[in-house]
Amino acid sequence: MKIPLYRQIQASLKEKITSGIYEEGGLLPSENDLCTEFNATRMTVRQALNELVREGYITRQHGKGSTVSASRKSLGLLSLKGWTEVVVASDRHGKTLVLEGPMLKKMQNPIFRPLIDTESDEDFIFFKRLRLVEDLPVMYEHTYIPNDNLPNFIEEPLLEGSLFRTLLIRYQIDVQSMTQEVRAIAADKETANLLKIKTKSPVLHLLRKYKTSVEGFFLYSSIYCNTEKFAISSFN
Amino acid sequence: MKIPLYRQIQASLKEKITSGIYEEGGLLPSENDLCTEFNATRMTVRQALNELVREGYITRQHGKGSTVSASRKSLGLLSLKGWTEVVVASDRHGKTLVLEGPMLKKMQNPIFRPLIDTESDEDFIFFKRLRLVEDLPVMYEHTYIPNDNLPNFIEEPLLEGSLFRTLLIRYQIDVQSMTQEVRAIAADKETANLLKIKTKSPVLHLLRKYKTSVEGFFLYSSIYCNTEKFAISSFN
DNA sequence: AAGTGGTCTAGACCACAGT
DNA sequence: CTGTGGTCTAGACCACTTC
Repeated sequence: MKIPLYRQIQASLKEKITSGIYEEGGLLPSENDLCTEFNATRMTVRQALNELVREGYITRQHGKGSTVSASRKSLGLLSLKGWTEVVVASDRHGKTLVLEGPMLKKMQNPIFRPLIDTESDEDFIFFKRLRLVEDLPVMYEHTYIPNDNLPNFIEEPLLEGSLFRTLLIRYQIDVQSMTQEVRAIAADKETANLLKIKTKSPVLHLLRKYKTSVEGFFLYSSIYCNTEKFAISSFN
Repeated sequence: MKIPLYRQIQASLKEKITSGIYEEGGLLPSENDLCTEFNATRMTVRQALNELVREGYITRQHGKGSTVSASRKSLGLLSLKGWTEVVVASDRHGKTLVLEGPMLKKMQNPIFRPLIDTESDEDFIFFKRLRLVEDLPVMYEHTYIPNDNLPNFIEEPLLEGSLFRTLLIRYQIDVQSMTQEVRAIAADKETANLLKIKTKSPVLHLLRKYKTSVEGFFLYSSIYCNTEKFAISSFN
């Protein structure tokens, strides 16, 4: 039992939230109930709950209880804020078109170099995806995943079309945080075509490195965003 | 004694960090030392320390201790990542030119409307500032601050040129977090001139709402960034 | 009044860092 | 080895929300 108890509680609750056993907007069991369920004390349960607050899965209110966050966790960043209304972007909402991949590919793209420490000549699992909100293309994304410890990844389709959920359920890999560089650039021809904007229009470029629950295992994404109708918003 | 003990400990340590009593890169007293100093138990002290970690003031290592974060807290977001080297942007580094203000002004700019709930016809304290890194203009910023509870703000110069530090020291207002919307837009003439780029070049536009330790008191900024040489990077 | 989360105590054992 | 932070227990009292 090397994994701390509060981490186990945290993971268990997270799984029940993402799988829908605990519904959005609903209440979690009270701290005392969780204490008996996991045979732990309140301080331990509270540590787990506080981690879930920090990760954006739940909110808490004093005399009330722990509420499952609506629109699920935003991964610490990134949600799309709409013109007048709020549209939440996640692998579950909107549409995602896989334009290329998954396939094995070397990472020839030098823009990731500053983010990567060691790995160089390895093969990566590669995706090209286009994400739409309300049928408007808003994100064009290239994803690179180190081809380690992911047996049969390319052969099997993604669970519910979600990469993160696939990693969590099939490989017990939890994407926990990320760092990113943000720039404004002029869209090249391919990007402009896909995002249905004029070439050289300003687009947001996000260069991302995702940290996972597996030590040393990171995901990389290069994302081009059309922000004419939707802005990227972030918190904290 | 309505303020929780761990908040008092947190505030005390924060003050000693920002004022330089605990030096950057140095070690804080151990948890047990803090226990005796504040007459509290380890759980209480740890709660204060964990808050400081969350706010970016310190980092902690297992067998070692609590280290005061170098280059001070990054406010959860925003640091400028350079060409080859890392440059940290804060009110202490780089240069900041005040182009206009502080002055009283109504907020006529409608772009903030989505961020503001109630306030409408009030006067705001207004700034126009240009920030340079390595003598290159990289950020052009408009700041609006509600003119409540800030006696003599306009009359007195900023402490060490830092708005946040001034709010903290003179008014005990701590800027704790923010939300922002990020877009890529084409620079207008004024912005392009100030940032020394061509008109219609892609620039990053950040619309920010800062949350403070005072309930209901927020700061607002509209920022245009030249990301040709420096990218905005964010964490988590 | 009952149930909830917020704070706090006074211990304990462990794993990691530096000597 | 000592000292540090990481985890955990078994209680306690309080403030808030709901009924």
